[in-house]
Amino acid sequence: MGTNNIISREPMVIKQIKCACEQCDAFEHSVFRSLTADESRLFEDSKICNLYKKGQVIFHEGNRPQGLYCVKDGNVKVFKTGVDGREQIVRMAKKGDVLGYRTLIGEEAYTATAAAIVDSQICLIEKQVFFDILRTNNEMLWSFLHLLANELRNAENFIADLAQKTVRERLAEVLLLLKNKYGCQPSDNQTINVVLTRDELASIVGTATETLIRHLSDFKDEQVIEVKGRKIKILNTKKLFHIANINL
DNA sequence: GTCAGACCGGTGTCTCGTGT
DNA sequence: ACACGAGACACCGGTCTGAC
Repeated sequence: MGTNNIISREPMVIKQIKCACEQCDAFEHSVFRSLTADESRLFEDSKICNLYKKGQVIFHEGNRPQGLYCVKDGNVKVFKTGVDGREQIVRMAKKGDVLGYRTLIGEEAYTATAAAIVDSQICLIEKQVFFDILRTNNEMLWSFLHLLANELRNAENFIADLAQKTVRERLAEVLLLLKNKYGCQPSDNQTINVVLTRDELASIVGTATETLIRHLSDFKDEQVIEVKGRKIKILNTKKLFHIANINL
């Protein structure tokens, strides 16, 4: 079902809003936290903050990058489309995360497509301003190097997992990763704080939707998780680590 | 309010690979 | 050759959403 998601082909932007980096909730935890007041001003003058509806595409695979995207609010999936039309989610981005910096630095076209999975606010920072600041701000440069290293490590792990782990093991690992990245709802400290369709979850795990549903049912039967609609509550984290073959 | 179409989650059945 | 498990294809029924 990965092929029939509501993905608008054109990156039609609904609304532009005005926002200041220093007043942004995501600023303190982002790679831009080392920006000086002058640099922040440069950023603000050059950037555009857009509102994207759920399903709307932020950038398309194959297009040339116009600048750097920063998630001010919301959640974004980055995916590649295979020859059979099926999508494979290669990365998830949340508030404070940046998108498209690798292609920008590498001076290449986007190697994947990014789309909002919930209504999201995304800032676009002008390419030249980003490069200018990267050349003068060593701390920010290091933050981006650190980010690149992390992404490379995650990609290596993902390739190894795809080759060596079963769907059951990968699903357990993905649930733990989602819990780690998005946290849990404060009400019970168990329900993962991100809502994904079965399609999207299957696309992260790298399997078909029905296989994913079967394994989710197995986890429910084993009382490892509880499922309410699209919300997943982790009941037994230790067992999930065991299933995922991750040593604590 | 009704209806059609799209979307979504779930199930039955089949294929394929692997171990014995 | 056979059994078994993993995973995919095809299909069904429920829900949502937008047009009228």
